[in-house]
Amino acid sequence: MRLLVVEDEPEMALALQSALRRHDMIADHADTLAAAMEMIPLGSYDAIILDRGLPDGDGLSLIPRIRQCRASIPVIVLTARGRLAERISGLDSGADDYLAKPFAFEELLARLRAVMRRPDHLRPMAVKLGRLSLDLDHREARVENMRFDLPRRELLVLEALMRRAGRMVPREILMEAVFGMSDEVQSNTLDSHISRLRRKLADADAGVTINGVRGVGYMLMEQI
Amino acid sequence: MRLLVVEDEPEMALALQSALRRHDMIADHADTLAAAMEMIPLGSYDAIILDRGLPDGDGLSLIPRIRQCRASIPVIVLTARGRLAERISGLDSGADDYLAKPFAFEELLARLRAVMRRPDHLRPMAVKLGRLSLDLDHREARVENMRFDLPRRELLVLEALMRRAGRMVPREILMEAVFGMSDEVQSNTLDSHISRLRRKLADADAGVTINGVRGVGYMLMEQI
DNA sequence: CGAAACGTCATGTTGCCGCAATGTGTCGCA
DNA sequence: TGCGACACATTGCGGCAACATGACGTTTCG
Repeated sequence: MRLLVVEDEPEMALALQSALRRHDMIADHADTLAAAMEMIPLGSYDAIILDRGLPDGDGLSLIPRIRQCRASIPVIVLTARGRLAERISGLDSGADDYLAKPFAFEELLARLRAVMRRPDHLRPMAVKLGRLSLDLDHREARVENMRFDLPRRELLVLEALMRRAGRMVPREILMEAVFGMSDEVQSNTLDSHISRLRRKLADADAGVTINGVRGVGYMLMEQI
Repeated sequence: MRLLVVEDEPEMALALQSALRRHDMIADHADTLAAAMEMIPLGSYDAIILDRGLPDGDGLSLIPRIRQCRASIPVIVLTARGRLAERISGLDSGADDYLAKPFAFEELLARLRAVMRRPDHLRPMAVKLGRLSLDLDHREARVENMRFDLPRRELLVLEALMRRAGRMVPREILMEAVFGMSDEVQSNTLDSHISRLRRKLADADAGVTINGVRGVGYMLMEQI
């Protein structure tokens, strides 16, 4: 799961990033509208968390521009301006949800989950392949009914692969899903994770295999 | 715009219906879970407004059943049970939004608009010819529903040919599509790829042929 | 402070890709 | 019609880049 947090207050941004990260999501950060507009076409985000009061304008003005380049990214507006009229104008600007500060982080999470379940994203809540199942809401993998715990990065790899189970996932896409664009990784780190994940899947007898296609990427398949 | 209001209190239901009608929407009404379940498959609703405390159970239990028959109807839960934990569990049950009573009708409208604003998800561009199809987004070919893996260069050849299926593709164009204009290839490398590709297409019984025309180029045709 | 996780390096392995050698059909020309 | 030139077809092979995997040092987190 890959998010963009558009927020100018460093503390708030950092708090959000680390909290989201603790829930196994990758959150990039932009502190101005301009920065956000550059990052959105590049990273393929699953959702955007948007503040209103930004140094170079109202966050709401970003929404139409987002819709222009990628129509279906969910946007959650997260702001101190929580009066009724502001909520309404926010939603009418194209936001998918509107949450007023102060807020409970748990509610933000729930609204994120809700917003990403939307049909635009045709995202099933749980995927199953072979003996392996992955609950995308609770970020928890299972083999049959046994818990199958994974470190953060490996879980991100598995998630990206399972979301397109049975289809090729280009290496580039995987890289973006596992590492944000902030961290640039130059070496074969992804290969390491794939390797480790392969071993664990085999040890747990998960009934799935990761096939690599040279020059393209990886694919998760049911074992034969 | 066609809505279903699931709500047991007659006054509230009536108020909603008339208010929605004043905004040019059609709102049907169900006062029990059972009634709602009958109506949903029949009327093709654009959204559902759902109360929780219903005579025959919690409205939330309706959501999974809705998702079963028509996955993509937006559901807004509208209820007096507005505590944080309840909001979270509501959203996690699959609701698209959660609004606590008392509420401003204007906000319900805004949230309805937000939830129904759904840009038609444009399918990844795909080309099909014979039994062969090619997903240009994911750079992935299929014969019927079997994956049809190809090395990078061969896939590039196939892509260039399928984009112009049924038409002649001059050799020069192919060269440029397969090797950039940067790389100069001096020998009959393209012919190699064409040859290998032909064999694979035949082996997979893809229902297409590559015809070569002397002095011009190649053309991809449906097999006779 | 210890353990798990992560990124990097080094080494072994695979298989694509470009090349060239050879085969096959087509066309021009006498 | 016969012959040779040419364009394309096919196949084997070697170089090399991409991938696989295990080891190691650093970082992160409880």
